[in-house]
Amino acid sequence: MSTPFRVRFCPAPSGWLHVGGARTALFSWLPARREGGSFVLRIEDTDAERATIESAEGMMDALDWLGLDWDEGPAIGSHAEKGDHGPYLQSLRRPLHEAVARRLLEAGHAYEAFETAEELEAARGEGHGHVYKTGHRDLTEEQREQFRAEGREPVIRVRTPDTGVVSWEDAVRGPVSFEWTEIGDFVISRADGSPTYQLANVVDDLAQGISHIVRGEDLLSATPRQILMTDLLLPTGILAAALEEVGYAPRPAGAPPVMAYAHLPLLVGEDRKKLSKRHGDVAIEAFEKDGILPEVMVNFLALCGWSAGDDKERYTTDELVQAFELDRVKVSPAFFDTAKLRSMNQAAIQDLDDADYGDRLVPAFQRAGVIDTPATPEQDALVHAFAPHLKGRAQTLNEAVPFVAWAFSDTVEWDDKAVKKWLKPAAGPVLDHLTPRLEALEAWTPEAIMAVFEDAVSTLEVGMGKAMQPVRVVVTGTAVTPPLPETLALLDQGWVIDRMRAGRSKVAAEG
RNA sequence: GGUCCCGUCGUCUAGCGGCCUAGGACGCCGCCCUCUCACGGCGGUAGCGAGGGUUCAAAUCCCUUCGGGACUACCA
Repeated sequence: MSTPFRVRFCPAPSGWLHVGGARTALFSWLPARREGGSFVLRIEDTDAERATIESAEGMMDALDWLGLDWDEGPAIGSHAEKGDHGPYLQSLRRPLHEAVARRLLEAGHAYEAFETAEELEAARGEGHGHVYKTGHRDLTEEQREQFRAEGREPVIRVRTPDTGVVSWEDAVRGPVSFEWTEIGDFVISRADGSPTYQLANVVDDLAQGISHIVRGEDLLSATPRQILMTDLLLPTGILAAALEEVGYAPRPAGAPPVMAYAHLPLLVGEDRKKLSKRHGDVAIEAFEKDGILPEVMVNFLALCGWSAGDDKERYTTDELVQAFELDRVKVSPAFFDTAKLRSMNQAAIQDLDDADYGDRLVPAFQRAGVIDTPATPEQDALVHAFAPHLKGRAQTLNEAVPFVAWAFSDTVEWDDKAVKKWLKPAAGPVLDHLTPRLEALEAWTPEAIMAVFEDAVSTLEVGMGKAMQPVRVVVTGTAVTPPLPETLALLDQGWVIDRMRAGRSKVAAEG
């Protein structure tokens, strides 16, 4: 039988889903979809200090926006629970974690350690090998009683091998190995009894039958401990027994005994340091608010550390599912280049069909407060009418708004520089010539409007710029809009003429 | 300090001993187009961190060195 391909994304819910996390999620989701496997979403909220349900919901919304759907995951907010290997909220899995820790202790693979944080700190000393190996490993029952009598609460540590190496074949980095002498006995259960990442994460991955672990390089050195835990939990039957004890579903049938690891290169800021909140807008939500297309975000994220080996850069999500290979992921860290993201976004916008682009533009106009929410039928129609003329002019959805925002307002907002530059005295005669002729037009079409301008250009012997710019400024208040005849033709003729008359007074007086 | 990892144009990358006087994309610069802003077209700018080897031949292999990063928690 074939082993089920199961990957997971397990964010700690504090703050927003940022680009690094989204990239990790994507690099897990892509192989899962390609292999017809399962993508499991597990929220690791064991850090009571920082985890919030709002953050978890925000992350799920961000995943939704990106189109990274999960097959199993918790019920949070509007998201329903899915899957048979829950709970998917790690804090709810504590009974399992405690059962495993207890059994590890009983089997002698783990032990209680009573040092205080201060003692540990002191023992670590300055820069020397502070690998915790011996410590309270072999305390006698009397010694433990003694510590308890002092009021100390123990943590539970796992006994690590004293010699030898641990190695694995990393899907992106190739062979990786560590000396056990470098890895200390680690804490799996805190003094207050709560499980640490070292316990909860492995136990849950194993219990849920995760076959491939994709995560950031910052977790590379956590891998030896997880491999050890796997050896302690699976062959010994400890996990199976604990699962049964707490009444959780057993591991999925056919779940592989060993997992494949893939450690992704870090995403860094311009300072070459691990990307974090202080690097500015790295929250996925911020890109959505800025008007980046979700499929472009996915495309760009995929290129952060991966390439197919050819010059292709623009992919649809389906193409990525087909082309993506973990073993072609780069090993060196990548800088998250927003300029390139924006450029790709512009290119993608140009490829959108007009109706689709119009649909996507509406929320951007609403975010800018230019139109109502919900939009009136007139507003919606006008945004859609402008859409084809806005393509190629803006890198994001939001940036398209200012080009035509004036059309949705009853009052003109004058751009002082435009007025100063284009409504000089010479503009007066031009406007006086054009206004009645445009008003007299029976066919309010781009061609007819253009004909009026062409006629004015030859009659008044001015350049096209001198003819069009004054009209543009007087009607829109700005010097920059999509092509004028096309734009005017989309508006009500009377409305345009009214603005031309009203704006005539903005023209500077002679001298 | 220790352990581990990384190092091709400013940025993201192709490259896995000859196809490379290093290709693409973004950025930047110039020209063309042009009613504004853009789009588009054309051209240009710029890189194998350094030093030693190995080889007929090295961006590609080896060593050293320099630089950067991650980890080194009762965070994840």
